[in-house]
Amino acid sequence: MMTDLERKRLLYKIARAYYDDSLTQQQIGDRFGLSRVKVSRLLREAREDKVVQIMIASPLGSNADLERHLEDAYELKEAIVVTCSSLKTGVIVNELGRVGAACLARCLQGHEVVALSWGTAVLSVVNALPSLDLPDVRVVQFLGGLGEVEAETHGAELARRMAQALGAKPRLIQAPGIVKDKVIHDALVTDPQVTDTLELAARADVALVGIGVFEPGSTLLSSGSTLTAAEIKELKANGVTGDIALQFFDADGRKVDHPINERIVGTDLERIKGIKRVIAVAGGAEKRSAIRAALRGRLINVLVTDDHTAKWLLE
Amino acid sequence: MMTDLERKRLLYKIARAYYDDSLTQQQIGDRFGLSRVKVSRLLREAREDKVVQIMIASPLGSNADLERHLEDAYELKEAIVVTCSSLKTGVIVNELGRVGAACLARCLQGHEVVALSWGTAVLSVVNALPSLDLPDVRVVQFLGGLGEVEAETHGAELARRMAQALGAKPRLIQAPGIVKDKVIHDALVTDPQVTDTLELAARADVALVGIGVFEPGSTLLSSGSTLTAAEIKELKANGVTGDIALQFFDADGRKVDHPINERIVGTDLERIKGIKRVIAVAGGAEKRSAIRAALRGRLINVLVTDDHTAKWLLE
DNA sequence: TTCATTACTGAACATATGTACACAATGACG
DNA sequence: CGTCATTGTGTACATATGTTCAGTAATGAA
Repeated sequence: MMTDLERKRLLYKIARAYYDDSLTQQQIGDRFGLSRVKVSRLLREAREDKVVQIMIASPLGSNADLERHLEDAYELKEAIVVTCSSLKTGVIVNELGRVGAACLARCLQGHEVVALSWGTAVLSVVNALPSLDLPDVRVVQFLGGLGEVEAETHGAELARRMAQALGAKPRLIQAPGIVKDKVIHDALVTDPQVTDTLELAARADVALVGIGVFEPGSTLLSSGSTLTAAEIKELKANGVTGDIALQFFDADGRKVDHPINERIVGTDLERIKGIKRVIAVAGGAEKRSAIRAALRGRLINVLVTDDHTAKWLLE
Repeated sequence: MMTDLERKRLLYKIARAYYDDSLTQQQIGDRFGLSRVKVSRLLREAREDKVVQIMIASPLGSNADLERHLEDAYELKEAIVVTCSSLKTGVIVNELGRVGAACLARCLQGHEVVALSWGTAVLSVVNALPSLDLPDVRVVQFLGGLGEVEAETHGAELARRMAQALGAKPRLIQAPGIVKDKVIHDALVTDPQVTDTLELAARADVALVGIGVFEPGSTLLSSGSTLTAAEIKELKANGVTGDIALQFFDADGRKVDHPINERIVGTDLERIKGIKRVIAVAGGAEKRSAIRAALRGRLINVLVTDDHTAKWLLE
């Protein structure tokens, strides 16, 4: 009753009217004597039959493909791949910080709780943050302070500065990140100031984290830290590939059980995983395996990294 | 605060998520940390900036361009241009009938009033009509019968056959289309059977008409008709270029006032113009000027014609 | 400094769109 | 000649979308 050509012709006309002339389906129906529902179905058919083709131009100089593949491969909400001008860790971290900051700022609307870990990657994001005025936003530490108290990579300092940049309220943890033994840990955890803050962090809307590794140059090792060489060796022997906010995980991103966990004043990995938007900023060859582990374990859902690392993560 | 490349990248991602992955704007918002409204605006921006391009493939072998230009030039709801295999009037009319029938059938839903004129073009549509079952549709004549009563181009016969094909109810006008003088006309018009039917025709949802000309071969002239050669000559002298259902119009499609109008038992041109969907089926070189006149006067809003005529109408 | 202008925002609303459903028509197959 | 699956239909509804609006920040001119 309707030849193939006639049908195609109709599909063409309707598609044209809809997409080019932006008529509503109702208007198209009135015009061609069809019910609105039929127009809807014909439009679907036109898309399916490729009478309508929608092309999306990937911006030049972006790594759109890499990003998309990463998103698909690791179920990320978003991957941002930056083409870095150098392979030096310092340069990479700096450039990642810029886009990480934009990515973080983009999703702040005014009433969020933002949790953060510590480290150079987080620092570079904080440094690149635009100054905003979000008085109802709260910036919370994921874990107690680490590193030299005066250093700018110190957790409390980072949280304070981020809050300042955002015009937001900081919520600090007045305790170290690692304590000597379980007794001290348990004592600290009875302090409502500490527990309330950790509770708030666990319920954060957005998290900004780095990914830690036990490699020679890492901040954790060089920060005159409370973690001894022996302890680190033992953690590695237990399969620890990396950490996020001192929550240690293996090559598949699974939490590694170890007594040292009982000395960490911080937010449990499972609770971090439950946060809607966990933005990890990490790049450079040293971190590859740890990043892959975090991705495999679905510990994060937004990754900001460099192009070399991205390629490696996909091979 | 957001570089141009970052913005483009965002547009790309959002466009991709929307058009390729068919996420809703809400889902995209949740994923990228944006409000739904913002996603809506970014998508618009992506279309405007040609990050998203929508291409519609015109079916091969169709005259999509011609049709579109006709629609634009004459404010048509639809133009259908058929590439005819011959220039012979008979062949053209036949092929137009096929697509005209599809076009008519397409817009019948079940409760319409369909009005029709007469002539070979209308006949060929009626012949090509699929058989349907639309008991609540009514088929009404625009004007009294014309031509030999037994001939299949006769108005009443056409209406009857169309009604039969559609499984619909015919509503015939038991009177001639042209009468001898105004007295007879006025007498007929007091007959409620006639006036009610004409009233119904004027309120039709869809109309199917041919376009008449006073050329040597035309049906009107050769039908041993009630219109004398002298009358025709006079009409032409008055600027009549063509007719639709015996409503005469000039080269601009304006009604031509002439005493002969008072002898026509039919529906006034203005009322025909008011019908939502007036489908004209007409082609061939002889009818060019008349078709153009009807188009100029916006007397019809759907035109089914051949490619040669279409080109001529656009030059 | 002040003030006007502009650009952005999300909430609330009005529209537009997709889809589940019931129902009718068709055609294949026993 | 049923009867079963298939196809196609519009209605009614749930959802998705675009847009107006009022409020607020950013910008720039006086």
